[in-house]
Amino acid sequence: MNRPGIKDVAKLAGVSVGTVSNVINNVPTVTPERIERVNAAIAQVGYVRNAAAKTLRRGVASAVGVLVLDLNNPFFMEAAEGVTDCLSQTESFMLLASTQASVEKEAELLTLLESHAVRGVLLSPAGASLAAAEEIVQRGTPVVLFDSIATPPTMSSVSVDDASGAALAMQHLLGLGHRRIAFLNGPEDVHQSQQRKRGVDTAIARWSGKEAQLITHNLDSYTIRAGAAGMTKLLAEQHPRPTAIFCANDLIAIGASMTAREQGLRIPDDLSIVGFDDIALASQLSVPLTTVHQPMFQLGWRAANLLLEGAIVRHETFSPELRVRRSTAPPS
Amino acid sequence: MNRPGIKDVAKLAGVSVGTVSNVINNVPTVTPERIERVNAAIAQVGYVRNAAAKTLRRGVASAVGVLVLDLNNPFFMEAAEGVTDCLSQTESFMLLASTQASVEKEAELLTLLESHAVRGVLLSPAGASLAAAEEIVQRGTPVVLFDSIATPPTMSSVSVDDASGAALAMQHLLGLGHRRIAFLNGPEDVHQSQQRKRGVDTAIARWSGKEAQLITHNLDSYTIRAGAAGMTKLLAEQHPRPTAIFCANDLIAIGASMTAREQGLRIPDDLSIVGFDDIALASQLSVPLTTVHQPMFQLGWRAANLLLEGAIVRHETFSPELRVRRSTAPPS
DNA sequence: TATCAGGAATGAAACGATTCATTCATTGGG
DNA sequence: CCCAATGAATGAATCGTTTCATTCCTGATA
Repeated sequence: MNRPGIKDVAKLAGVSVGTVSNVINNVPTVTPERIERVNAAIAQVGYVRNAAAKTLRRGVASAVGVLVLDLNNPFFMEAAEGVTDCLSQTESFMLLASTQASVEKEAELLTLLESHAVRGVLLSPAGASLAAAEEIVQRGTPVVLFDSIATPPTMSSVSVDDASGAALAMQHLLGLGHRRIAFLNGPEDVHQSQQRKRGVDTAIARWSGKEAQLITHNLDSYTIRAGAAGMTKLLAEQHPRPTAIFCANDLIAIGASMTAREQGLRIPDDLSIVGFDDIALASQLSVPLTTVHQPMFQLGWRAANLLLEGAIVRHETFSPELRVRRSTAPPS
Repeated sequence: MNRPGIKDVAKLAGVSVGTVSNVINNVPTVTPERIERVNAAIAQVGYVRNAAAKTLRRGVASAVGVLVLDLNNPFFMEAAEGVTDCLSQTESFMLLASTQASVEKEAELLTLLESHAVRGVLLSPAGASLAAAEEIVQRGTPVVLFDSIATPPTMSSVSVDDASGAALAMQHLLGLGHRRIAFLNGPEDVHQSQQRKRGVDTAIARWSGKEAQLITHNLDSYTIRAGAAGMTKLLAEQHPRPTAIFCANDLIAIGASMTAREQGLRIPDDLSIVGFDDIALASQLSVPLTTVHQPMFQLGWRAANLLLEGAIVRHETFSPELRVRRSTAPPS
């Protein structure tokens, strides 16, 4: 008899195990006198409820899985805070893990979460295919997509309108007079990248009359490092170099501006830069970053809420907003 | 019969449940022919192992809990990546949650983790008291302290030498000629704050001869917001204002420099600023931040490693390094 | 051929909380 | 005074896996 269990508590309190269980679960039919007796016993033996046993019997755990691409991306962490906030009103809690943008790791973690019988999963998909997610949905674990949409819709989703956000950014640059613009996009097979590319293309297309030139690069991740590398490549390959750069997220923008500055370029004088997300630091950079704002906390909150709400498949879309700061100016 | 279990697999494969279990757990005594047969059956029925049942029987889960003060602090997220990296070599995984620097939430989460029979907990304590942690250690769940030390030592720990790091920073400022220095520290009851304060004090004391003046403010969190607020207060209350500020972490430094700039102060001309941590963004700020570097990834990695290693209580200390950048200069 | 050793396979018991059909106690009405 | 009705408490069965003592096989040896 290692750790005290419900039986030990019951014996000490002189009640049945059923009663102890009822006390633990706040079942309202228990006499106040007994509640007190049981609680005293619990405190005395140092009882801690065995979550595994509970989950086994109940069939479902009180956890919600959250799978993000990168723990170091403030976008996801802001959202995670939103999730936590929503969950804190229930007795659920968050299981947070990073897929490191790897499809295999994502599949692995999804199985792990499924095996733990989580109430559901909030997923920011690593690749184009939702096969792994579809599978666990089929088997009964609900999934809410984060910043992505399933077609056909077998799972709920929350997202911002990436395309229109990207279009906003491009319109801004085009409006300032830029005609040679680079787009440092994220990995090609990520949903967000595709949507943002769409938005960029429509913005360019709509600008019809005056010929605007677009150079698109797909980076291998949404990180500062990738942004820096992308910028290096851009400066080496493109002559004349672009006068403005739209980055698929703020971290890429930070990396890009870092490299640009190292190469002696001045922002925004020599080069305008626009980001995406509006992470807290965007306004603190050497030059406060013009960027497309996403309501990250809310996004996470609603995603969790949709999961808790249950069965209905629903899609919630938030509208992004352009935050013009100092990293953009007309071309010199 | 809802979800297929081990029995269903056994029936289909024509073997016993014990054999299926052995296959799942890679017990080497199983015939290759049977392994294949079982795996085929597993794939066919879409079997997913029930982690709750496993944990119930085994008595311990294959998860490691990680409790940090703030998900939005890159310091912890870098460390979390280190933890994940270390854990990925075993079949363990990380359960990451934020205490939001609240002692109550910390206690709550510790109990939650204990109830889930985690292999152990990596804890960055929210307050001065380790009572809650001690309790679960007593009951058999190992805890490794993250950036903090228990006295008497009932749990292992990893940390950097906060005091000497802080001393490094102060020496730097004093060496530059600053004589009126403010210290924007974190919450008073957090271990790191206390240690960094110690370092600051010894540095000042050692500077004996010339009278150096120190103004210390304890903020209520290690965040950008708190840093900004602290700076506002500092500028309002202190006349003449300090010529240099040492911040207990980079986020505070970012917040402080943000406010300073809003008030028309130039960094480092009017005000020198030093941070602590050296998060990735420190070098990307409007003025690259002079800061005390901590090996965050390694810190997390070693913490996880100590936990996996088991019983021995051990303390590992890393040495911080000063990274001089552009946010510091002699007073004008 | 009979026996034995050793490895491989078996399946019942156990893990600890929850559930729910049953039992027990109490109260009020006829 | 008995019965019914209501509410509280009980405890055996259950969830799905792992464990391990036992059984089964196979091939080698005497």
